[in-house]
Amino acid sequence: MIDPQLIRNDLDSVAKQLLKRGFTLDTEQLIALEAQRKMVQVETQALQSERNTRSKSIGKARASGEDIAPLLAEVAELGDQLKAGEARLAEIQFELNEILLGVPNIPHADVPEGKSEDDNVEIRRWGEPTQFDFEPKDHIDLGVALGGMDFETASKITGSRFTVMTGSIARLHRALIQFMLDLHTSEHGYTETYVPYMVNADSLRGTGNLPKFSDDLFKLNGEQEYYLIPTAEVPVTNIVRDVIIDADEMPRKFVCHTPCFRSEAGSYGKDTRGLIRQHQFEKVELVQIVKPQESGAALESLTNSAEQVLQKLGLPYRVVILCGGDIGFSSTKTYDLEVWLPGQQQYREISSCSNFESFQARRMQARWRNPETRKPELVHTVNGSGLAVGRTLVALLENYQDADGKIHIPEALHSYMGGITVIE
RNA sequence: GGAGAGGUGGCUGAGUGGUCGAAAGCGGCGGUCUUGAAAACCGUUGAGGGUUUGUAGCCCUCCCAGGGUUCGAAUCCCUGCCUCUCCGCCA
Repeated sequence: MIDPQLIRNDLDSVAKQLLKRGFTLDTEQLIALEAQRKMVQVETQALQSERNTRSKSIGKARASGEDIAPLLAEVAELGDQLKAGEARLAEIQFELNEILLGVPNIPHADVPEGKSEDDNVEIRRWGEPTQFDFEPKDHIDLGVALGGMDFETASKITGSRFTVMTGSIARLHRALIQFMLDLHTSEHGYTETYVPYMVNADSLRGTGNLPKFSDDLFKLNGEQEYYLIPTAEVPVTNIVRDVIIDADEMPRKFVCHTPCFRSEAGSYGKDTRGLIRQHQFEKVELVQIVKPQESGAALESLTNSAEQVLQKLGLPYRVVILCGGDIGFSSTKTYDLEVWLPGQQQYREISSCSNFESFQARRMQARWRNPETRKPELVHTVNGSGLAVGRTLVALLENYQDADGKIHIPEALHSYMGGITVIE
């Protein structure tokens, strides 16, 4: 949620900045509602004050043995007025809140103009697209031929957009998870974290997935209103919901591997084959909770940590900054890492690293105590994938294949593969 | 699943209808003392919001959450959630 003070004091500027991402803010509606809010709130609080004063004097009168009947008569109507005012105020505030919860974050000045992913801007490249002296296969052909990837069985067990993996491919998939966790904990200073894979609606509101994006989520049908997590970002970031963090405990850096569940509603026909877009996939997520002035640097550092995974695996990639039209709802600024996929002859997203500034923190009431002001202030949150495991597996298979369809495991993973260096 | 106990400020914990936003202790901050530190002593110390040019003043709300009773609720009633103990079951 953006700062309601900005809405009140700087509405036109906010509206203008939101246009960059193609979002039109209904300023007239907000101005009208805000005027009502002010009027009703001032009235209601005056009534509350009146009631408090009178109740106190009734208490005093009774204590000194006076007759309180006339005093009670005086306040007879106050209660009804007050209730009406409180109810009206609650309505207005609810309405305002619903609107504000639906307003996306203000894009950072660095974010380029643009309407779609075609307008994203490449920042840098690492490595060159892998060259082959044969026609490279895609991961589906490779995985199926090696007998380690089975989409048909998965669709029997569950349905489309699931996978069964077996043998060395399954092991490689697990090895990637271990490798990423070890790298981020031992070299990048992140704390390994284990969290629930089901979350409540408050947590999803905190990160910005609700109320707007319920279509993307799997909701459980049990007695509790629980959802399967779409990313570890949700449970991990909510660790600090309703918490005031000591300054000397900042920054907090979490790395967390979880499965992720996404309904992928609205993506019919997109990436229907293979591992690229599944209802269930594994991801290693990096989350940082930082002081406001440090979030810009934290995004760079976190992005770099994610890049390290690709570099150590020898996978060519590029970094793009998302344009206004493509950036996520809660983010002020996002870098995507795109890995080269020989099977598709293109770069595909494998990590998305974002700075949310105080947007999630405000929804979550996640704060730190600023030693300078001695007051609790909102933290900034930064996160990114480090990396999406399924897509990393795809990239490995496709980039490390040979003419015989064997997969040569990069050295960084050897210690995790129990002596296997080639999958055949 | 059955039985019981309980949820109060950063923490421990008192408060069972009326100047209670809340005793006390710990912790934090400031000070005295000290070469410095510790100890001791003194002072101070919750959050959110409204109004406002205002970190000034004034006001409102908040004692798990949501309802209710009352002139008045941390305190009484109802519902939900969570925690703990015992029993049962169980990876």
